[in-house]
Amino acid sequence: MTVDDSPVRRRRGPSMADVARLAGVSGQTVSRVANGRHNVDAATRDRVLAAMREVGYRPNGAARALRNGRFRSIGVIVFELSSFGNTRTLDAVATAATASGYAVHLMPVLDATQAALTGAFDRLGEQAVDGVIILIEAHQLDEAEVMLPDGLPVVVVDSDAEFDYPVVDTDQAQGARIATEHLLDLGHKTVWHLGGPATSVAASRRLASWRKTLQDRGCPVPPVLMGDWSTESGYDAGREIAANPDVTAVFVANDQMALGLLHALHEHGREVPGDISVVGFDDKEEAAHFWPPLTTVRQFFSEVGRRSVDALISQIQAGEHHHQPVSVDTKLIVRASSGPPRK
Amino acid sequence: MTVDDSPVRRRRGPSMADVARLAGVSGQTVSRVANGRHNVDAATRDRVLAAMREVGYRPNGAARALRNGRFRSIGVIVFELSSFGNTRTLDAVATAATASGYAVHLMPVLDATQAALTGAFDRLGEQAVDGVIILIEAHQLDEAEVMLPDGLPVVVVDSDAEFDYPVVDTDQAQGARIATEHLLDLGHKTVWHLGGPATSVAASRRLASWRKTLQDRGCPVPPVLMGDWSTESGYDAGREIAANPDVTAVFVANDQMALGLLHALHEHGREVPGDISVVGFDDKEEAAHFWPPLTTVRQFFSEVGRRSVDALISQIQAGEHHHQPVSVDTKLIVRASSGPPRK
DNA sequence: GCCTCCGATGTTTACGTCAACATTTCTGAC
DNA sequence: GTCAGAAATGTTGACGTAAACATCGGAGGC
Repeated sequence: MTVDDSPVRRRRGPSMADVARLAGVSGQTVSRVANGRHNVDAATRDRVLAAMREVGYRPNGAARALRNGRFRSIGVIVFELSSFGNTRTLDAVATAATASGYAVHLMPVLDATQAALTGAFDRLGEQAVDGVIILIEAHQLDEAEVMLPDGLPVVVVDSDAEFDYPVVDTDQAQGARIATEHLLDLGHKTVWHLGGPATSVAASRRLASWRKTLQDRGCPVPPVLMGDWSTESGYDAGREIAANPDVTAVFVANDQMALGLLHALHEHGREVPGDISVVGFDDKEEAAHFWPPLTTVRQFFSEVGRRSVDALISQIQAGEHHHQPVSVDTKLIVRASSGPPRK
Repeated sequence: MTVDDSPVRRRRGPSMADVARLAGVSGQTVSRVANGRHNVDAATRDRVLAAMREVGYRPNGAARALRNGRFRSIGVIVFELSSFGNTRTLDAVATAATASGYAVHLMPVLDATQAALTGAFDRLGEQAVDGVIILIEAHQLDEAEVMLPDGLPVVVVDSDAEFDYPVVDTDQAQGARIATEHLLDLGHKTVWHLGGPATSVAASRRLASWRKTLQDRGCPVPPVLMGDWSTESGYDAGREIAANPDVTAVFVANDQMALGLLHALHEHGREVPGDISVVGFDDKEEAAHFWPPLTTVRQFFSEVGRRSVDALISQIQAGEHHHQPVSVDTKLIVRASSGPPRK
C-alpha cells in the first residue's frame, strides 16, 4: 500500500490553448467545438477540428471533472472478482456504463474483513466517481461502517435490502422455488438442498425459498448441507449424499457445486438421474455439457448489470432514488440430470 | 453512446479551504497534512485532522490529477470479460494495482471490430490513466491503428509481441509441449489437437508448439480440429473425434472445450482414458471435478497479472521499457483423464 | 439609413490542489 | 542579548476546462 512518489512526471499533452493558437481562435471556441455546441461557424469548426487532429488534442479528463464537478465515471466495488456471477454482472455493468458514456472504476475488496471494506469505501471518496455499484453478496456488508460521501448515489446488487440504497437483484426466491417444484413435480417425495455459504445473502434466500416450497407442499424438510460455492465443497457434500440411500433429488445452490456433486455420485456409482436427480443454479455455459447435462436455473446477469447501471445513472442525473427493489426473474432450464425417481 | 448532459450537478464536497478555515490555518498546511508531510507541528496537524474529520473532507482526485499531471490510475482494455483467463488475470491486475495505490479503469471493447478497438483507445486519451494494460488475445490487435497518446506506458498481455510494447505472457509453447509430451510418454503413437480460434495468439502458439513437439519426436501430425474456446464447440469437435477410431489421445487448447469433448465421448460410449486420453489447458477450478477429472496444464494467471502491473508501474515511474518479454511457466497437473493407450 | 436583435467569438474567472517561494517563529551558539 | 539557521506556516500562481459575461458584426424591420 506504500505509494512511491516518483519525481518523473508524465509529459502533458496538448491543451486547448495549443489548438486555439494553431487555429487562430480563442480557447473557448475550441471548447465549444470539443463539446459539440452548435453555435460555431462551420468554417471555424473545421479549422478547429483540423488543428485538433494536427496536434493530437485530447480533452483532459481531470480538468473537465474539476470544472464540472462530475467525472463521468462510476465505481464498482467487488469482492472476489473471479466468482462466477460477479464476473458476468461486472461484464454487463461495464458494457452498459460504457454505452452510456461512463467509465468504470474497479475497486476490489481484497478480503472480507471490516478493514478491507472500510478501506474500499474510503478510497471511494478520493476516487473520481459519480456513483457506486456494490457487488458484494455478503451479509456483513450492512454491518460495515459504510462511510460514503453524503449524496453519492449507490446501487446495491445481490445483497441485503437493509440499506437505504436502491437494490437490484435476481429473484432468488423465485428461482429456488421453480427448481424445487420441478423436482417435486417429477414425483420425488422431497428434495434435499446443498446450499451456499451462510455469509451469502443469495444463498440464504435460495435456502429459505427451498424450505418454504417444501413446507407449502407438505413435504418433509431434510437437513441442509452447506458448501462454499466451490466445486470442491460440492464434491465433499456429494460424498455424504452418495452414501445416503434416502436421497433421490438434490437442489444445489450453484452449478459449480453441482459439478462436484456429480463427480462424487459418479465415483460412488450412483446414477443421475436414475438414482438421484440434480438441479443447479446459474446456468453457466458449461452446465449444458456436464455429465449428464445439468438441469439448472438460469440467471440473467446481463439484465441485472444493465438495470443496475440504469438505476445508478438515473440517480446521478436526477437525484431520484427508486427504493423499489428491482427484481430479475430466472428461468428453469431442464436437461438430463433430473427425472422421475426410480420406482 | 449518446451522453445526456443533465443540468443537475453533484453537490461538491468540502475542500481544503473549508478545512483550513475551520482549523485556522492556510490551505497549504492542510495540503501538507493531507499528504503526510512531516514538516507540520504536531498540534497543528491534530487540529487539521480534527477539522478534516468534522467537515468530512476528501481530497479531490480530479484537482490532484490536474495539478500533478498524474492520475494514480491505470486502464485495462478487455475484450470479453467473461472469458475465463481474462477474468482471472483481471482479478490479479486489480489486486496488484490496488496494492500499489493505483486505481483500475476498466475499458471494455464491445466487439472485435476495428471501430470498437479504435474507440476504446480513443477514450483512453480522455480518461485519466497513467498507463494501460491490454488484455486482448487477438491477432488483429496489431493491425488496429493503435492511437495511444505518445509516451503513455503500455503493457500487452497474452498477445503478439509485434508491438513496440512490453509483453507479459504465459509460456504457451512450454505448456503445449509438456501436455503433448505427457501423452506421448504414456505410449500414444500420436496426439490429436483441438485448438482455439485462429484469431487468438495463445491458440496459435499452443498449436504451433504441439505440432513442433510431434515433429521433434517423429510422430505423425494429425489434422487439426478447431474450436472457439466454448464448451459447445468442444462438444461439436468431440462428436467427430468420437467417431474416429484412430484417435487415442487429444490435447485440447482449453478446459472448457475439453469438457464439451468429454460430454461427446460419454454420449458415444467412448471411455476416458481407456479409449481416449484427454488433456486440457488452464486448470480452472472445475477441472478437478470433471468426469473423469481432467489432466491439464495449469496457468498462473495471478502471476501474469501481478507481473503486468509491476512492468507497467515501473514504466510509469521510471520510463523504463523492459522489451524483454516476461514469460510465466505452466505446470502439468495429472489427473484421471489421461492414461496409456489400450493394448 | 438607423436601430434592434441575434449569432459568432473573445475575455475573465473559478474549480481544488500543491510546488515554489516568502515570511514568521523558534532554537541554540557565542 | 544577538544573530544564524532551521523549522513551521503563509502567499501566489498554474494545471486545463467551461460557464458567465462582454464584444463585435451583420441581418432585417421600420
